[in-house]
Amino acid sequence: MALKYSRQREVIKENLMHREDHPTADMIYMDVRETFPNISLGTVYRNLQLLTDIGEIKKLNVGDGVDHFDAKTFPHYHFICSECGSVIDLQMDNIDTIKDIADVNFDGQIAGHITYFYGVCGNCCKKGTTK
Amino acid sequence: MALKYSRQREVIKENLMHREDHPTADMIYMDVRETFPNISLGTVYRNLQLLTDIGEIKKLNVGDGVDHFDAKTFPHYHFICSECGSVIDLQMDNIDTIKDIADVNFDGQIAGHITYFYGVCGNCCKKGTTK
DNA sequence: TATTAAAATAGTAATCATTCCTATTTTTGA
DNA sequence: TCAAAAATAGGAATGATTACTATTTTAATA
Repeated sequence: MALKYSRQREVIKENLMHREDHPTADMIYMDVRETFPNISLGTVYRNLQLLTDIGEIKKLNVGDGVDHFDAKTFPHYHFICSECGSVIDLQMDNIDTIKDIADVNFDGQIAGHITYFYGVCGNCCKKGTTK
Repeated sequence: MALKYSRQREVIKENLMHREDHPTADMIYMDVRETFPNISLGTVYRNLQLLTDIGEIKKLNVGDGVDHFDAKTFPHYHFICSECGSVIDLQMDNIDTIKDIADVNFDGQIAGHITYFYGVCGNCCKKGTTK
């Protein structure tokens, strides 16, 4: 299972690194296809999974039933707008306190946690969308 | 869209209320079918969605690609064991502090948050499973 | 109690994201 | 240059969930 270079994988990772919108596999596929017309959707999925496995990217479950991906692997949180569905990065200082709170009264080992904040994003607040 | 009683819906909710394992739609289907042999899987899905919409139950995204359900609607967190996949309730006192931490430097409105803790549960710790 | 419109159901087909399969192509070390 | 391992494209298969439809159930009213 030695890793071998592939242009497709490089293009996929480059694409993910240069965008801020936490795209799905299909969104990356659409984008990458413009420079790599014959790339297969399966290849996109396989490489996203591979990159996730070796820790170079992160997979997100934002609750819409589709996997999203993030090239930012350092600890940070995500905010999901319930109006427009966009996923926004949240920088937080006390990122460890959450785990500390939970450690009480639990006999297992807590390795980490995933937190998603939800609400209405700045853009949608301005628009005053009340569908 | 006035709600009408249905025995199926009652049985589904009863089943969910009397178990601790945060089951999937299919797990509930299997169980309910013993007392309701002709119930359809679609009916289970539809009622779980309906009960979620009216706030009587909660839908969980634990990251395994399948929706799980929880009859406990009061604020609490969940722990997901990465060994056995079981979902365990976590009672926490300072459940509001997390939101307060995030409110800084964000121009949208944070309505709430969902946190999943992961690690190895008490049972799997004892077994010393290191697959 | 009989009538009836709205809601719910069972059963099945359809959808959609994701994974699997296979013959062919690429990579890379010797 | 050669060959084995890895990766790919393209398409088929899977699995969870939703949609469709004819029939049944509920519940309000006469």
